[in-house]
Amino acid sequence: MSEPRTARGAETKRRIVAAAEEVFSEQGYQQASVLRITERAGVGQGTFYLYFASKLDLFEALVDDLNRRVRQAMSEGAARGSTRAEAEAAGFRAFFAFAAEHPAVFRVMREAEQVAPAAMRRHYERIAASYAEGLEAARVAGEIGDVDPEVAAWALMGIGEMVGMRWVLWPHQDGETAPQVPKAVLDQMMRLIHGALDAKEDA
Amino acid sequence: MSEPRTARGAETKRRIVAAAEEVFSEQGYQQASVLRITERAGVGQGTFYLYFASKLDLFEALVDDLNRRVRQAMSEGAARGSTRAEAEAAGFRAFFAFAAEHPAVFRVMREAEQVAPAAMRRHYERIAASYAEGLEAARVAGEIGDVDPEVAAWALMGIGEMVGMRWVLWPHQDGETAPQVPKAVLDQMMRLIHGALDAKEDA
Amino acid sequence: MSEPRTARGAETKRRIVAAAEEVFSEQGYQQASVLRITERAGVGQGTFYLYFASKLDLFEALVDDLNRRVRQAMSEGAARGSTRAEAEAAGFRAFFAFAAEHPAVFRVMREAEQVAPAAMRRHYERIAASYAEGLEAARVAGEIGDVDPEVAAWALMGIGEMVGMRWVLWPHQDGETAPQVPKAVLDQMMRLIHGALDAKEDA
Amino acid sequence: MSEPRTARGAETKRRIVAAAEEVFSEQGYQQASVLRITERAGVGQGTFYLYFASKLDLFEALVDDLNRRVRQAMSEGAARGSTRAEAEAAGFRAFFAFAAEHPAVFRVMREAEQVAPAAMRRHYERIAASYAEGLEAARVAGEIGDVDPEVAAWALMGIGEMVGMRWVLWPHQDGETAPQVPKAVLDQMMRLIHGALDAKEDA
DNA sequence: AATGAATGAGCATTCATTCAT
DNA sequence: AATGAATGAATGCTCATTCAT
Repeated sequence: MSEPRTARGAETKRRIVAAAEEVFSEQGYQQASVLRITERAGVGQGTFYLYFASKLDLFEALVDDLNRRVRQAMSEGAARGSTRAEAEAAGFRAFFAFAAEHPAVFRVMREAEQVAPAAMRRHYERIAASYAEGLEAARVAGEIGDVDPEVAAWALMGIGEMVGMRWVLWPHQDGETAPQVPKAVLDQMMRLIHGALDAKEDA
Repeated sequence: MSEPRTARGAETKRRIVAAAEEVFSEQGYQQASVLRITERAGVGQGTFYLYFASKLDLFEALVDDLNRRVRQAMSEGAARGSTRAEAEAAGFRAFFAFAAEHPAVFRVMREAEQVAPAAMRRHYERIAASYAEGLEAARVAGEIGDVDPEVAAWALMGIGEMVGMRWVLWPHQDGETAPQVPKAVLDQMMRLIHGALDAKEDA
Repeated sequence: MSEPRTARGAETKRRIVAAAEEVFSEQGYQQASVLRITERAGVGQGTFYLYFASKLDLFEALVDDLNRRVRQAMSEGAARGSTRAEAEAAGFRAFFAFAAEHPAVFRVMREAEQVAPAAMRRHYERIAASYAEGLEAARVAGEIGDVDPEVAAWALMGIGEMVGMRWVLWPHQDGETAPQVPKAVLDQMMRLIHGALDAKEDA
Repeated sequence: MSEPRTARGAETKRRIVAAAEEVFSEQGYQQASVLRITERAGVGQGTFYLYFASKLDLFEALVDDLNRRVRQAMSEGAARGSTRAEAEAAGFRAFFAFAAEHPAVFRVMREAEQVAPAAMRRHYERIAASYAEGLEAARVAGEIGDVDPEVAAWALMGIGEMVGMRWVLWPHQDGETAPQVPKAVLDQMMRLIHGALDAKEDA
C-alpha cells in the first residue's frame, strides 16, 4: 500500500474512493465488501491493496474526505449570504443540499460510531469548531447574544443533523431525485435558531 | 422461535436481551456474534433461536425496548418539574442520565441506521411525537411562542442527541463511572432552548 | 423408547408414523426435521423419543410399513383378475393407484438408497420375490415361456417403477387429485410385458 | 462465482467436480459437506465458491455431467454392435460398465429425486429420448414390432436401472473391483427385451 | 404418557487479505 | 500497475437428542 506514483494510479485510487462512497452508503460498512467496491470501481480485487492498507483504512479516508467536502460546501454556501443571518441560513441550505447529493454524510457517519469512532469524532469536532469560531466572532461583534460558542455550536449542529435526517434522508429513495428541506420547515428552523442565539437574558 | 411458555423460559429470554444490550453496545451489531451474546447470557447457542428468529430480530426488539425505557425515563423525569421550564430541563437531565447508564441508546441507534432503519425511525418518531405534543399544549397555553411543534420537536431532539453524544458518550470510558453533563453546559443549553421557544417574532 | 403400553400411546405412535409419511415425502429425509414431524402429528417434540429410538429408526419403520402396504395393495389388486394376464395387469394398476395415493413409495424409497440402504434393499427384494414366485408358478403351468423368474421379476419391477415415476409421480402436483397412468400407456406396457414373457425362443 | 479465466482455475474446478462425484456417491448429498469435498479435492474451502454458487449448484452440475458421460458411453458402446440386436445388448453392457465405474449414476440420481428434481428429470428424459429415437427408427425399418417408442423407451430404461442396481450396485463394495452383470443375467434380460419388442400382435 | 426447554455439534457461506504472474 | 486465484477463519443458523417436570 502506497501513494499512487503515476497519473493512472491516481485515477484508479480516485475511482475506488468514489465507488466506496456509493457502496458504503447503500449497503453499510459490513455489507460493502471489498469485492463489491472494486467491482463498482471497475478494478481488480487485488488493486485495492495497492492504495489502501485495509477496508477500515479506506473507510476512514472516506470519512475524512466527506468531512472536507461538506465543510467546503457549507462555507461556500455561507459566503453567499450578505448579512450574518443570511449567511447562517445559506450555510444550512448548503449542508442540506450536500446531504441530498451525498446521503453518505449521514449514513456513513452514523455507522462510523462503531466502526471508526476516532474518525467520526474528528468529523463532528471540525464542524463544531468551525461553527464555534463564527459564533464567537458574532458574539464579539454583538450580532448575537452572550451565548457559549461551544455549546451553541453543538446545539446548532444537532439541529442540522436531525432536521436533515428527517427531511432530507428519509424521504430520499435511492435513485430518485434528491429532495430539499421544505421552505416552511427551513424558515421555522431558522426562526428557532435566531431566537436561541439572540437571547440576551433568560431564566 | 416463539414466546416462552414457562417462567424459566421467560427468565432465559430476559437474560438474552440484557446480554444483547451490553454486547451490541460494546462491540456493535456485526462484532456482536450470537455466540458472544449467548455466552454473556450464560445460555447455549441454540437457546437463542428458541426466542428470536434471527440476530436481526433481537436487534430490533432491543431498539424497541430501549425506546420504551428511554421515553419512560424522560417522562418520569419531566414529571418532577413544577413549572414547564423546569419540567423541560428535568426531562433532558433524565435523558442524559439514562444515556449515561445505557450508552446503547446512542450506539445501537446510530448503527440501526444501516441495520434496521425502520426500527430506528420508529425510535426517533416516537420521541419527536411526544415532544411535539407537549410543545403544542404549551403553545396553546401561551407558555411558549408561536412555534411549529413538529419542527421544534425535531430540533430539540437534535440538540439533546448531539449534546448527549459530546458530553455523555464521549467522555464515557467503558467500566468507568457514568458522567453527567456539566451543569454549565446544561444551563447554556437550556438557555438556548428557552430563547428558541419564547421567540415571539422573527425575521 | 419402547412399545406403547396403552391405547392412547398406540394412537400417538400411529399419528407420528402417518405424519412422517407426509413430511418425508414432501420434504425428504433431511429437511423433515423431528420438530416438523411432531408438529404435523400434533404432539410434543419429546414425545417422539417415547416410540422411536431416532429419526433414522422411524424412517426405517416407515420404509417397512410402506413396503407392507404396497404389497398388500398389489396382491389384493391381482386377486381381482380371473386369468393370469388379467391378474398381472390388475396388479400393476393397483401399484399405480397406491403410488398415486402414496408418492412416498417413490420418493422415500429413492432417498433410502443413501439413508437406509438395508431397508431399501429389503423393499425391492420382497417385491421381487413375490413377482418371482408368481412367475415361476406360471412357467411351470406353461402359462408363460421359459424365462428365468428372478431376472424377469426384477425387469418387471423396473418397468413398473419407471412408468410409475414418469406417469404417476411427475404429473402429480401436491394437493392435486392423484393421476392415473393413461389407459393407452398401460396397454402398451402390458403388451410389452406379455411379449417378453411369452417368448418361447429368441435370437 | 464464475467461470475460471485461467488454466490453473480450470484445473481447480475440474478437481472439485471429480472429488464431488466420489464424495456425493460415497456419503450422499447431505453428509457430503463442502469441507469434505474441498479436502478431497485438495483445495481450500473458500475456493469452492469461486466456481460454484452453492453446494446445490455443484450437485446439479454433477447430475448433468454424469448424464452426459453415461449417454456418451452408451452410444459408443452401441456403435460397436453390427446388428440392431447386438447394438442394443452392447449399449446395455456399456451402461452397466459405466455404472460399475461410476456408482454415482445410481446413487446420485436416486437422491436427486429430493435434492434436485428438475435435474433428475432431465437425466431420465434425455436417456429416454435417445432410446425412443432408436426404437422409432427400428420400428419404421421393420426391425421391431409396432410398439409405442416412448412407452418402450421408459420400460427399457426401467429394466436397465433395476438390473443395474441389483447386479452392479449392490454387489459393489467401495474400493473393490467393479463387478459385471453375470452373462446369464444379461442374456436373460436381452431375451426378455427382444420378446417384448418383437411382439407383432397381442391381446 | 407427555412435553417444552435446553444444548452443542455441524454446516453452508462470506470475506478480508495474500500472492504469483 | 494490475489482477485473478486462493485461503481459512469466522458466523448465523439448524437440528437430533436429552432431561426435568
